[in-house]
Amino acid sequence: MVRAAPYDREIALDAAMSLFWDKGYHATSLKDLEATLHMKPGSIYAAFCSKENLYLLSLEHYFKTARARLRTQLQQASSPLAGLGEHLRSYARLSQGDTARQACMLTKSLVDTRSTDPVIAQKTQEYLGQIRSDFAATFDRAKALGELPADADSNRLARRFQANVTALRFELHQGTPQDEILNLAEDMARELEQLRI
Amino acid sequence: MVRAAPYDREIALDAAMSLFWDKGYHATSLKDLEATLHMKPGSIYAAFCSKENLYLLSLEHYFKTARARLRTQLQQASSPLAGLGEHLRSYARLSQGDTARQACMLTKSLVDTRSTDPVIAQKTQEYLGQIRSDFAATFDRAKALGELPADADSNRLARRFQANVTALRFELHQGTPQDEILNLAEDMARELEQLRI
DNA sequence: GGTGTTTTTGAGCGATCACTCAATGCTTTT
DNA sequence: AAAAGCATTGAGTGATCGCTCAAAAACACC
Repeated sequence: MVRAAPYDREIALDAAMSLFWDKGYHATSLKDLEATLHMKPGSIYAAFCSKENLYLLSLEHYFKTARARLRTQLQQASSPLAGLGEHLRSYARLSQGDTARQACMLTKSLVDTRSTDPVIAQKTQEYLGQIRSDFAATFDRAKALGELPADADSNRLARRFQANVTALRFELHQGTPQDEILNLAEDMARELEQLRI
Repeated sequence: MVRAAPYDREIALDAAMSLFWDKGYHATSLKDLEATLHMKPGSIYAAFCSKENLYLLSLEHYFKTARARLRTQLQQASSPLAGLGEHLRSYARLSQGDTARQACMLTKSLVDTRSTDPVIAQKTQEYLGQIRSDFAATFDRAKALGELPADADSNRLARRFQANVTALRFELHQGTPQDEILNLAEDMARELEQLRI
């Protein structure tokens, strides 16, 4: 059977992403991928070249999805700062079974590969940097709208904000009780909203 | 040659810890351990039973060292809150070559093993919990000394503080530029010190 | 329905994995 | 200095790793 290529490829990539996200690069074997993608080794290699390349494609897929979700969230908010606050609180509202209820895949990826796979590590840092620059742009918009003082340091705020998101999602990963997650997200969101003029 | 057992064992454990800390559980092979510990496979297994057990011992060694360092730091400070602030800033001052200039081993361990090795994951969470309870006890002392309001929620503050430490150390892991690390640590420390009555 | 092209298959490749154990030292006891 | 007691050795275990490729199956076109 010839696959309707782009469609099935997207499906397979999404499944690979979930598996890699959950188990990490080193702990995921080709056997695992064969079972999850419902593909034999030959097909996997015909379609994705290597385990490393499949991981890179999965990471890109994760990044694009995450960034799109973030941008939508920010656009729908009543203001830049409100959007960022809502972003934090939305993690705390993730339902128990949600696959996103764990650490950011980029965080996990960097921890997993920084000292063993420079190619993956570098791409991961690139993606983290791009998301951070989205945060910085949002702080810039807040300044332009008079929501933040004109002398606020957007890059510094973005770094701080990203650190908060990373930490919050690591708590999800840990399985911290829901009420403590809500408190933590609330603390972070309040701190952010106190910057408002 | 018969080893002076407890001494050499400590040396070996420290070397194993460094290696596991750097590469992670799954990416570290027995070959790597043989080279780092200067021991042949037979000796390693005679001394440590299994790779998993050696990892657990390394993790315990890390925990004990880290906890001791933290307690000394807190004792030497002029007040509980000052000690916690100093703890944050001390990470930012770590020299470029320092092996500690990366993510906390407990953080990395949980990311690496949560969905592949329940035994390790559980121990890791236990250690993280114990460190958090040290933080909570410090906030309690701050309350007793009148440094914090009597109705402050020590556990909530401890969770927030630990999240900050995790995030700050992840930035070290990422190789974020020194000046940005200093800013981030400063932001976190100031936020903490603003709790002071 | 025959032909040419493309895709899928899965047994099996060499390398490496975590790990074992009979043989070999070294040290202590006598 | 011989014997007994242990820690150390490293070649070798079966299993699994990421990956290949010749054969088979499924398709498109005429």
